Amino acid sequence: MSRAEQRDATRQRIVDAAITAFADQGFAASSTRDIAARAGVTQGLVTYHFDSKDTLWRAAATQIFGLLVGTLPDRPRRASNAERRAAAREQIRAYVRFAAEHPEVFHFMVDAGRHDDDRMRWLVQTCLAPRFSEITADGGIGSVAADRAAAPHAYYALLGAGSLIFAVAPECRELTGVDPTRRAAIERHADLMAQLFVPD
Amino acid sequence: MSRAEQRDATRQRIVDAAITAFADQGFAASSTRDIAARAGVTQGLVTYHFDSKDTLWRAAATQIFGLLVGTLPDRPRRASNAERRAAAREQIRAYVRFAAEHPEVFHFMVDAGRHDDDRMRWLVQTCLAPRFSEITADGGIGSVAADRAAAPHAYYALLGAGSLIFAVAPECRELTGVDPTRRAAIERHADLMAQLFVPD
DNA sequence: TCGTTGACTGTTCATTCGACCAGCGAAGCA
DNA sequence: TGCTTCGCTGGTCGAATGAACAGTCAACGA
Repeated sequence: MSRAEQRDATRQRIVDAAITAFADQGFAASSTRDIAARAGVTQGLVTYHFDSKDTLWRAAATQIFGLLVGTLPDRPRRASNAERRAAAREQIRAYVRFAAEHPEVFHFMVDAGRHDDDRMRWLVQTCLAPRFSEITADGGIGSVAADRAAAPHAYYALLGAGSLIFAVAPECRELTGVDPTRRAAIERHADLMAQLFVPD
Repeated sequence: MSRAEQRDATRQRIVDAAITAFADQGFAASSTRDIAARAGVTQGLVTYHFDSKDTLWRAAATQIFGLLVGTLPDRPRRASNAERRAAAREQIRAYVRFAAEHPEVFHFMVDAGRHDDDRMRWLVQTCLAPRFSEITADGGIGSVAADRAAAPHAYYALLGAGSLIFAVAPECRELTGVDPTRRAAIERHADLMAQLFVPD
């Protein structure tokens, strides 16, 4: 393996470990030593590749939010009302499956979104704003929001309803006996979400 | 003030500060020194009244989840279908208002619920299990869950959809321009939630 | 082939963490 | 009034933190 390939592979291992750690314990409670151990490297190497813990967090956020792009199916450009409703349902199902496979996204959002600081503003401008305008456009969940002013409420209702059960999977298992990581449970949640947000 | 009163008042100030701190930064990232500073006492006093950080967290969780009790209106015992639907709507509205006023509950749940450890199990058995069986009973959001097996999914959809926007209020302001702490926004979210979970 | 670059290691630094403890002084009791 | 209790302070402990550093050695370019 060339030096450049080795460098990229190592950086990738660190970012992957960082995503898991930050999602698991939040930014402040994650240590660069723990991340290094998960990636199988030394702690000094983490600050070598990513100057600071903050820079590493941005790299991790960029990667995990980037996964969302391309996962959601395109909404039809010109279609009948019925077709648009069917497409909206399929978008919602796709999002639920994504949230089940990557609960990290939800944890990054909640961890950063509750503080009015630089990391929150960076996340909004870099990762969230481009998605938000598309999700709330007509044909997405625009069918849920009765008027334009309700779009932010529909957006957070959709994200929260679709993600929480997977974000607190251990609690869900203990409280309800349902393991939300099982495929049957994921599909059941997708069914409920589609029916909730795009009723017959 | 008597010695007992002074003791209780001090303990209460510490618990209040702990709720804010734990909700703000999670358990691991909160320090007993920061909590002590918020409460206006010394750090040593925190471990004096509450033997450990873990004990303090349990006291804080007991208080904040206890607030939820008595906040939700009772569901009618014997009522017509229309009355039960109206009651379910009012329960949902009440929960949204509570989530807006106390986003700490959501943060406690997400912070503890993602790890399979003692704190999660304690939270489930002490604070969540009693509520869960009542919320998912007929007349609550039972109208949402088509069958018994869908109840856990409806439960987490309701909590997530009703809480997230308030839990990430700074992000919501930055992303959408909507301030979810304003009364008008709270009522708008309550409207959407009632319509979503108990449609016409 | 030889000098240079750069990925990586191991150590060190000041700071902060939860927990512990000796001592103080006013409230409460006899 | 004198003694005891106990809420509370201030300091200290080892452990863990993010960052910085000099040193090492193989990959690379001239």
